[in-house]
Amino acid sequence: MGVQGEARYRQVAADLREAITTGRYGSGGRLPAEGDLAQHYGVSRGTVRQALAVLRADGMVTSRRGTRRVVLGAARTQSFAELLSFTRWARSIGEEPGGRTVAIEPAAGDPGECAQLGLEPGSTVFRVLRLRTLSRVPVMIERTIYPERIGALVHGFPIDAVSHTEPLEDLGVLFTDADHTIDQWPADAEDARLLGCPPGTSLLRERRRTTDPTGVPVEWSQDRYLPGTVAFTVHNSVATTALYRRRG
Amino acid sequence: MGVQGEARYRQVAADLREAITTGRYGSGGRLPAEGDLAQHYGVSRGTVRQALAVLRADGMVTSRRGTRRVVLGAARTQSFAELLSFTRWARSIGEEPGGRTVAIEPAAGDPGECAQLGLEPGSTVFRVLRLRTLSRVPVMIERTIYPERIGALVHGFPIDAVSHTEPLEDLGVLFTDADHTIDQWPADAEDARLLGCPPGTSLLRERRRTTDPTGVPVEWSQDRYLPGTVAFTVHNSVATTALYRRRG
DNA sequence: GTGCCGGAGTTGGCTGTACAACTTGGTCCA
DNA sequence: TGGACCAAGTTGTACAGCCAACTCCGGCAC
Repeated sequence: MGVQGEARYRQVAADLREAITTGRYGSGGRLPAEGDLAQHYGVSRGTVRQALAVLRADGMVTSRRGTRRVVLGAARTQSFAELLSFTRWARSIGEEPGGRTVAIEPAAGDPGECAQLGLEPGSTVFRVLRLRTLSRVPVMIERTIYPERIGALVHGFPIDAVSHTEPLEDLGVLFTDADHTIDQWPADAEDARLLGCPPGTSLLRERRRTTDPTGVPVEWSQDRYLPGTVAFTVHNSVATTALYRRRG
Repeated sequence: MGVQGEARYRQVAADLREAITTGRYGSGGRLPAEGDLAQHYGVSRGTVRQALAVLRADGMVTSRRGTRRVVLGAARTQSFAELLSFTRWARSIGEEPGGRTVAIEPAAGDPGECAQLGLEPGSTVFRVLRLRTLSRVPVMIERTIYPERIGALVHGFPIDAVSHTEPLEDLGVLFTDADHTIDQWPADAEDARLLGCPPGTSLLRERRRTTDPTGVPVEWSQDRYLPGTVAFTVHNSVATTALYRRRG
């Protein structure tokens, strides 16, 4: 049923997810009681609850005291890795990702950059500017600021490297948490030239700060997408909320 | 420490949240071990772990096997209610919300609308168009589709009712889960007239489908914000992902 | 100095139990 | 007919315990 070596509750969650996705329980239907599921999978009720918490967070099932869980439908959530990496995301939807490094250089970070990366003002950072494509069509401009430690590694990558995230992970850099802010921003002259749109065109902007498990920022990125190329979806519920709306 | 009658783990979570927000542990610092926290609060380790799971989902702390938890910083997450309701959100940031119903009418839903609300094609729905303001300045156009059952209630609300969500809740309508999709969309003639911007202006669009605990859709809303008025923030991690990026 | 190794400390995973809070459906009574 | 009430079923909360997997640091050998 599940992958050997993975936690039992993840195997159960994966099996339930597949059962829901293939419609075995039907959208709007009820899931079996936790006790029945526990017996069926040969695990304790606690383990089943752990599995169901995963599906709950993905928005696949509801849960309410006193009544059986309701199936909401197949979830549309991606793994953390697919969200972080344009390359992985593109591949997961069957597109051919591309990347071209336009500029990469060390510099003294401005106060805002250093604050985002948790560095002393004036610390050295690496500024990377890349043009990202899907099937060779430009869709996004990526401006990433790395702390010196990481940037030095990126500096060694080939100019036409498709992915930066993957080789960084191979080098032992861990990405575990990210904050994304989504709004829109007009294209500046550089954006316009690289994306092939008129200056001032409103672009969908995603700013992202990524940290490693010790809480140290490893990346501060600003991605600008051409209109109509991407949309972002978030699920939340009374049980778990990770979404925030603020004044722009 | 906490509110009487609330679950113990929520009280512990609230106390830890406050401790982190007020800087008692310092950003980047370490949390005490689960066992120590359990002893301090006089609860079992399981309860402490439940509390920490809440903070983990909010992006306030990391967690990794083998080492103590790291404090990431004060979270910026809002309650589900504040996300759902423009009115509640505005009040929570100290702004004065306003709403004016421009149009409300029953109609035969088109196939897309009925699909979103889980209704038979051609079922009766209520289309509501509202202009939302902050401190009397127009910032957003809200187009909401309600199923007949809910729409009939909304039809009775005053035209200048600030909130629709709150009176619906008072009438026993429960909102528990929502899927948000964020992208941009050009202002049509109506948007432009109401918001006072040129037609074709790129607006930040949030589409939202909300369901009750039994999985029945209660609302399908499309909100269009003037540029620069709002931004959306999402936190996710390897542990919990509720965010999705898709082709627009 | 450098690198290997081991042990203490810590979180992840799983089990089992017990009770509380809530939903639901049916029964009974006015 | 309608409403109050009860009982069964189900999830939420909490406790206690055990072991595995992992991190981290210090000691030790080279």
